[in-house]
Amino acid sequence: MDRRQQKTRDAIFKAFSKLIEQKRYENITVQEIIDEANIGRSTFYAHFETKDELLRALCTDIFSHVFSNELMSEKTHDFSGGNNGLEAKLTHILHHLMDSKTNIVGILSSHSGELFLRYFKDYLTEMFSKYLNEIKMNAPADFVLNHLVGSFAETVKWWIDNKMKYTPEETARYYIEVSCVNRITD
Amino acid sequence: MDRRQQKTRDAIFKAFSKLIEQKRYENITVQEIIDEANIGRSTFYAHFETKDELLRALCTDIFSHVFSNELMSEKTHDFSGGNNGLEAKLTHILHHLMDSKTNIVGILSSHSGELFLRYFKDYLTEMFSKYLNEIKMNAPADFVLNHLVGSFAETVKWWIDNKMKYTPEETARYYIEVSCVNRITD
DNA sequence: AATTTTAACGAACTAAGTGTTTGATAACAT
DNA sequence: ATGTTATCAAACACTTAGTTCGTTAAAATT
Repeated sequence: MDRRQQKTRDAIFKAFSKLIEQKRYENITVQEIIDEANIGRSTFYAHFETKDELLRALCTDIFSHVFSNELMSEKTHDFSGGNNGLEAKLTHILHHLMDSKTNIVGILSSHSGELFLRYFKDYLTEMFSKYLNEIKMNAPADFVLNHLVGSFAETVKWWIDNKMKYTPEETARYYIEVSCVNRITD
Repeated sequence: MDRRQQKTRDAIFKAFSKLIEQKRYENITVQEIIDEANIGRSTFYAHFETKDELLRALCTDIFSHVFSNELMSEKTHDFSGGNNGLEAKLTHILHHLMDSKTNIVGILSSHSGELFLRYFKDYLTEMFSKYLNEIKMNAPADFVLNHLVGSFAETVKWWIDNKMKYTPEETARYYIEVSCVNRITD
């Protein structure tokens, strides 16, 4: 990739991230991004067709870090405790959100969350689905999977909105406790 | 209320509901609403300051029907089964969504869902909170409440996105089954 | 080092939408 | 019958999105 392209792309990402901390996605204009990134108008449109596509690209960038290959690897057959069990993975995700350089929290808590959450849920779905065949409930598997993913995403949003008043460890434990996966392991 | 006002308000609501079935909220312009409702531009702004306020008003209208006084009344101390237990209430809500004249489904499944869902969750929170003190989990009450509300809202969205392939009765039962309230009543 | 390719620039432009103001008209309430 | 008020159309100022194009400069290629 051309060095100039890379520099421009970085500048746009950086400007966009900064802006998204300050105001909600909907109210950010392309003009503001351009000014903040200090690039030409036509340059922006040479990189991204729309603002939505920019957000999409940023999400992809971010999540490829949060959901590492290790995290997405096959489960180690335990839900709670353990080194690489579900609870540990969830804890890892929460830590990552808390510590991340790019302001994931700002994005997630912003109104732009919808698009962002869609990507988040896609990754979560992939992760949770590996645990699915061990969960025997009187409910269809697709229902259970959606419930697990949806409620964890809601939990994360709530956790962030409440200034992360519980630690990642606590939050993950509460989730496991309340979630239906809890009922198989006792 | 002036008959003219009422007529105009109805026309706007009707036009807006029709449009929201066809396209996502973000892409609906005030101009389109005006054209569809066949009213003057200044008339629209005499009624609603912004498009968001229009959506808010519509939501309030709709939910005051879905969440009837009876539904919000004190719980009758059973979670499942029963005439007025939690499961029955959830079933009632799902039925209402399915049968409603105004296209609630279109609104909920649309991208405009965020604002809409906020209102939905507010009502749900009020309803669920009445059951809360009976749920003893190793997790804080506010965490549990958010989990119940969030996961039910997610369930409804999923149910709609999947063309309501399960009946309201089934869906409510699955929810109770997977949810943590299930663990107190057996 | 010379040449070719390509990214960035800026300025101007079209198109579309937002929200406001105005004075006239007609429906409504008293 | 009189006063009030909702609606209307038309024009207005303003903002934003996205495109176009000729120019400049940086990068890749030879």
